[in-house]
Amino acid sequence: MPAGAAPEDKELLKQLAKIGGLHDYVYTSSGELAEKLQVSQQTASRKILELLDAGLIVRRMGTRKQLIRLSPSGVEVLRREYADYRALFQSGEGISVRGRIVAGLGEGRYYIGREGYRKAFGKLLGFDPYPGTLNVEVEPLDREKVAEVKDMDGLMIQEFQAEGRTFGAVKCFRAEIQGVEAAAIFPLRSHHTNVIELISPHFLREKLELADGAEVTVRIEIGQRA
Amino acid sequence: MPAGAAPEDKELLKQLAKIGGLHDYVYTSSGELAEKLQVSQQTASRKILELLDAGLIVRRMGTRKQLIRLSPSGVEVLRREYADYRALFQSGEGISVRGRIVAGLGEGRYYIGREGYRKAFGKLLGFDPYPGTLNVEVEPLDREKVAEVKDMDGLMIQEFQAEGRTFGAVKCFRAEIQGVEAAAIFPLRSHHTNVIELISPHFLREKLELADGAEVTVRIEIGQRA
DNA sequence: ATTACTATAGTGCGAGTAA
DNA sequence: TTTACTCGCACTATAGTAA
Repeated sequence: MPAGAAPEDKELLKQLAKIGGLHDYVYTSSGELAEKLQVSQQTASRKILELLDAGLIVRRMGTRKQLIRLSPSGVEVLRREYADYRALFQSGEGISVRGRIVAGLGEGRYYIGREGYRKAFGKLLGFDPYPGTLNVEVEPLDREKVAEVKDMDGLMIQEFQAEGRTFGAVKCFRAEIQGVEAAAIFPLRSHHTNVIELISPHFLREKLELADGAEVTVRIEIGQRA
Repeated sequence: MPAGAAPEDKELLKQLAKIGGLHDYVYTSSGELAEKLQVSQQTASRKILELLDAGLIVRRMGTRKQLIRLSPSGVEVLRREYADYRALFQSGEGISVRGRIVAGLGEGRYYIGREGYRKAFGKLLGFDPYPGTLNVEVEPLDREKVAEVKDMDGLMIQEFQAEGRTFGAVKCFRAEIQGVEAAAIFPLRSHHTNVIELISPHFLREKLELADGAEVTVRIEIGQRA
C-alpha cells in the first residue's frame, strides 16, 4: 500500500517533485536534498536509499551527483496526499472538465448489462442506468483534474463473481453533463485519464442530441459519501 | 514562521482537519488520534502537547476526552502545504472566481497614486497602472479559492519607506477580467478574501461599462514567476 | 567532488503507572 | 475511563571517513 508512506518520506518526495522529479529525472545530490530537508548529508543519503528500497523513487548514478525521479508509486503517494488536501479545503464542491464525445467500443454496454453492476449502480446512485455508457474524451489540459478526482473518495462497487468470472471493482462519482444527471465510473484496474465513461438514467446521446465530436462540459461532484 | 512545521506535526494537523478540526472544535481523545497516526496513545498525547506549545492547535479539556481545533497558524500550515501540492500538480493554470463590482473606499486610488507603488507595478507587470482600483466582491463559494491563491507564489513588491512612513508589501498576480488585462493585488497585511482589488493599464470600470453590482468573472494566473 | 559505511551520540517511542 | 509523567530501550541522526 503506497499510501502508507511515513511523513518524512512524503517530505522528501515532495522536495524532489518541487525540483522537477515528478515528470523527469533531476540532477541533484544528497547534500542539496539535505539542505532542503534541514538534515545532514548522511541522513539525506540514507533516506534516498530507503525510498529506493521502498520503490518510491528510481535513480541513475552520475560520477558526481545523481539523477533521481519519482516512480509511479511515488507519484501516487503525492497524488493521494494532494487529494487529501483538496478534500479538506474544497469539500462539497465539484470540478468541471471539458471534452468531446467519442464512440465507445461497446464494452460499457456489455458491463452495464451485467446484473451485478446494474443492481450495484442502482443501489449506489439511486437510478436504474440506461444500458450503455457515454464516452467523453477529456481535453488534454483537464486530464490532470481527472487524475485528481480518481484519487478522491468515491462511491465504490466491490468486485464480484458471476458467470464464472470476476468482475472488477469500480469507483463512481455523481456527475452532471449539460444539466442532466449522470455518474462518472472508473474501473479501478484502469489508469486512463483521457476518457471519462458516464452512465445515467437517461439515454444521454439522444436526450442531449450529441453526435461524435460534440463539445461538452462534465461536472463531477467530489467530497461525497454514500 | 509557521511553515516550518515538522512533517509529523503536519500529519497530526491533517488528521485533526480531516475530522473537522479546521472549522470547529472536535471531540476526540489521544487514543483515537494515536490510532489514526499509527502510534501509541502516549506518543499522540505528547504530540498534542507539542502542537499546543507551538501554537498550532487550541483545546479545551473535557472530563473525558478533549475538544481540539486548529489555531489560525495551524490552518495556515495546512494551507501552505496545500498550496505546495497545487503548484506541483496544476502549475501554469489559472483559477476563475465570480463576483460583483462594489464601490471602493478610495484607498486603492490613494495607494496606487504613490510613486513607489506605481513604479513597482510598472516594473513588475509591464504596464503603467490606471490610477485607481476596481473592487470585486467575491461570491461566497469562491472565497476559498481566493484564500488559496493568496498562499501561492506571486509577484512581490517589498515594503518601502517614503513620505516619512512605511508602505507595506504587496503580492500581485496577473489576471484578466472579461478578457481585459489586469492584476490582482493583495496587501500582505490584510487577510481578507471577500474582496479582490484589481489594477490595470485601462480604466476598467469605463472600458467594460461596469456599474456597481455588475457580475464579472476574474481569472487569476497562478504558478508564475517574474 | 561525490556516496555511503561504521561508530557513537542523541532523540523519540512506548510500557508502566499516577492522578 | 481519560491525560500525561518517568524511564529504559531502540531507533535515528550525525561525525568521521573510505572509496
